[in-house]
Parts: sequence; structure tokens; C-alpha cells
Amino acid sequence: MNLIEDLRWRGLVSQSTDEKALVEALNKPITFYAGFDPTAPSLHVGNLVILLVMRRFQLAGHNPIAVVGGATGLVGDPSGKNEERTLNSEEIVGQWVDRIRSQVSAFLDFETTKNPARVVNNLDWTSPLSAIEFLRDIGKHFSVNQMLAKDSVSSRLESAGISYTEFSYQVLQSLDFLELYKRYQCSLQMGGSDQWGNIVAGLDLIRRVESGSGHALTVPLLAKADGTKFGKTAGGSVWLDATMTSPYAFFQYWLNTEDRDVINFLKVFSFASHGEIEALEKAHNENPGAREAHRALAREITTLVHGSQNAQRVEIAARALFGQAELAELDEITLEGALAELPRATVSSLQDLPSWVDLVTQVGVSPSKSAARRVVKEGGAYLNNVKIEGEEFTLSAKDFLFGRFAVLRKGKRDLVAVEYLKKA
RNA sequence: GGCGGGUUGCCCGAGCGGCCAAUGGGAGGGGACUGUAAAUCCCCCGGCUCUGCCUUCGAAGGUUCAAAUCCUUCACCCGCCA
Repeated sequence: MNLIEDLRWRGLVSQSTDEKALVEALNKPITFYAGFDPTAPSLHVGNLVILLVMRRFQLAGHNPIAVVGGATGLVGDPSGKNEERTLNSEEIVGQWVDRIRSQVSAFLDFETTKNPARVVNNLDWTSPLSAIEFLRDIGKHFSVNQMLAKDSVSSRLESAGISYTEFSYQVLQSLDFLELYKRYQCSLQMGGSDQWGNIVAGLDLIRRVESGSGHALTVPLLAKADGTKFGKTAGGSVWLDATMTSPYAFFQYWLNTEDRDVINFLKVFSFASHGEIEALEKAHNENPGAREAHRALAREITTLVHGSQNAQRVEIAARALFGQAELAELDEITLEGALAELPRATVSSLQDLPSWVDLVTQVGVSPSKSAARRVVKEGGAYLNNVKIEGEEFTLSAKDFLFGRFAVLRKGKRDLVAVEYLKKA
């Protein structure tokens, strides 16, 4: 089975330029790229899809280039957006570029001598260009008629309008492809399906300037069975950065995948063999309650993103906290380890302790005290796995297991650790 | 440029002087059922120092005992005519 067939099996092919030619080209190692614009301080699980496709290509012997969009991030891609974005400052974008560069790097192999990965910043070749050079040397090759016809532009013309800045985005991205083609003989660009227009614009430019040719491959936007957006929770995006989404929350996100999605997600995200994935599918169909497939999914992706140590820790924590055992039956070390993964509050005295409502609000598990009080009233508030009553409920010294920890729970799965730390 | 319509809570969308923190749907939260799943059912859903107080209905002023609802100006959007 060739690489493209494998991607099809995983549901990872949306569109491509002539598939026969692409498959043919992939018989030999080629250089390919995908871009990541710094629109936030971290990548999120949605970006993981492309990142892992890149990894699959590298494992198959091809040469990956990850482009961090120091330039394009300053301009803003209109694709898939129904309104103009507000521009971020150069300083902010610069910081994000650095963070995203190191994140991206974690998924590709830079050490191999055969086909090492590269990370480049498109600001490097964009910033030296003068406006006049840009207009004469690059702009001349673009037909506004074609640019207007692009979905990303035409849909905006019909709705909120589009600025000249964002309108120019496709030119910048095309320039990237041309530049990489010239520098590294990069002949394939991949991206999300909303990138198709930008990618083929780049192919056009390569044809005009260099009389060269290349390939385009897009990956479908990952859909969930219930129609909601993949990678979002009530709290926002699921980030790859451990300080923005804790490894524990990350693991939980995958573990709570809907049954209907779990096998698809395994195909998209897992590097397990087809046979292994089919075995998990069988196991899941026979006994969905055991959630073997979910566990495998959560374990593998958490390991990939946060490392095997964190992944193990977090899985053990989840087991301990959601297992059958009473909290009080856990030994101190296990409890401490499990609680380390949770959002936490600390108290410096065991007298005049704060209320359940205060603590839960303080760590952000409840957005407001009113909301927290409602939860108590509705019977969804727990202390050490025991339901509490009364909106004013306040912790007391005896609630601290081993004299150190109290575990608050809101609803079924939102846990908070409270730790008693003597003032130093 | 002229005429008309719009801007409501996270989103969509009612309300058109007091009974409005504001109908309904979605999202979200809690509960029941389960498997830390889905579907279904019930409840909740601006905030707070919570029998009350404070802030919301594009922005700023005004009328009134009382305004999301009336008036004025401004901003943005959408139609129709130029």
C-alpha cells in the first residue's frame, strides 16, 4: 500500500493535483512543505492533523519543511474566515513564531541524515522585498480576476468585505511555495482543505516564473459525528502547550471522545498499524464500555505531544481519580501524584478555610460564584467524593486527607485539588 | 446622494412605555440513565457582600414617576432608488 492509499484509508485526502502523477513522484524522495501561521501562542489539536501527515511523509522517506508564518501571520489569511481579523502587533507575532517553531519541531525528525526536517520562517525572504519589487516581480504574475474568483475572497466580497491586506494573502503564500521550490526543490505543498486555493495559486506562480511544476494535497477538516467543531471544549481550544491545556486535561479530552468518532480519530492520529487499529475497532464494537480504543487513542496522542512520562502519570492519575477505589483508600504517594495533574488551590492554614464555592471559582472550574452556587443547589458539588449541601459549605481541617489534600468535584468530571501548604 | 429597514444576553432570535434580567431555540452547566460515551428525560443558565442590590438590550444625550421600548445626534450593517 502506497502512502497516498494509506492516507485515503485514514480519511486524510480531500483534494490533490493529478493523483497518478503525485503517486509517481512519491516513488522517489521529494521535498514538501506545510505552513503554520502564528495566530495564537500555541498550536492546537486541529494543527496536529497536518503535522502528523507531515510526519507520515517523513517516515516514508520524504523531506519535510515546516514554514512558520512570520510574514503571513502579520497579514492574516482570509480562508475560512467570514470577517476581517484584527492584526496582532509585530512583537506579539514574533513571540508566537518562536513558540510555534519549537512546537512544530517536536513532531519532525531533524537528526536523521537521510531526510532531515527543516523549519523556516517566511519573514526571511519576505521582509527584504521592497514594495516596488513585490509589485513588479511578483504581483505582475497574478490576475486579479483569478484572485477574486477564489472562494476565500469571493465569499468575503458577498459578506463582510475584505481589506487589501488580506486580499494579498494568497500572493504571499504563493511566494513561499515559489521560494521553497527554488531553494530546496520543494515540489509539494499540503494543508487543510481551506488552503486549496492558496496552494494552487503557488503552483501557478511556479509555472510562470520557473516553468516548473509541483503538487498539491489537502486534508479534510476533521469533523465530529455530532457536527460540533473538533478540538474545542467549553473552555476553548485544546492546545498543545502544556501550560495552556494541562497534559491531564489533554488526556481527558481524547478519552472522552464520542464512540462514533473514536475509530476515525485513531486512523487520523495514530501511528499504529492498520491491523492494530482494526483490532481496536473490533474490541470497541464488542465491548464499547471498556473503552479500549479510547484509552489507546488518548495514550498515544498524549505520549506524542507531552512525552511518555507525562502520559503515564496522567493516565495513572485518571485511573486513581475515576477508579472504583475510595479516595481515602489511596496511599499518600498515589494521591499526591494524581492530584498533581489537577487544577489546584492552596491554603496556608487549616482554620478559616474558604468555601467550596470560593475554591471552585478561584481555580476557574466555575466561571462565577453564582454558577458555583447553582451547582451546589443542583446537587453536583462533592468534597472527597461525598456530595455536599449548602451554598455556604466550608471546608474544615478534618477534610484534608493525610492532613494535606482535599479533592473537590464539580459535576461528573471536573476535579480540583486543594493543598494545605504551611507558610514558609 | 435619496428613501426604507436593522443593531437585544455566548450564538440565532422575540419583545416595541410599567407585569422585563427580558419569550423561544441552540450552545453551556447540574441531575437521572450509562461506560468519565451517545441518545433521551428533568432542572438551571448576567453578576454580587443575594428576601436585596448592581450592570445589561449598537454609542452618547434627552423626554417621563417609569424606557430594550418614545425623541435627538453619532457609528456600523442590510435593502430599494439614483
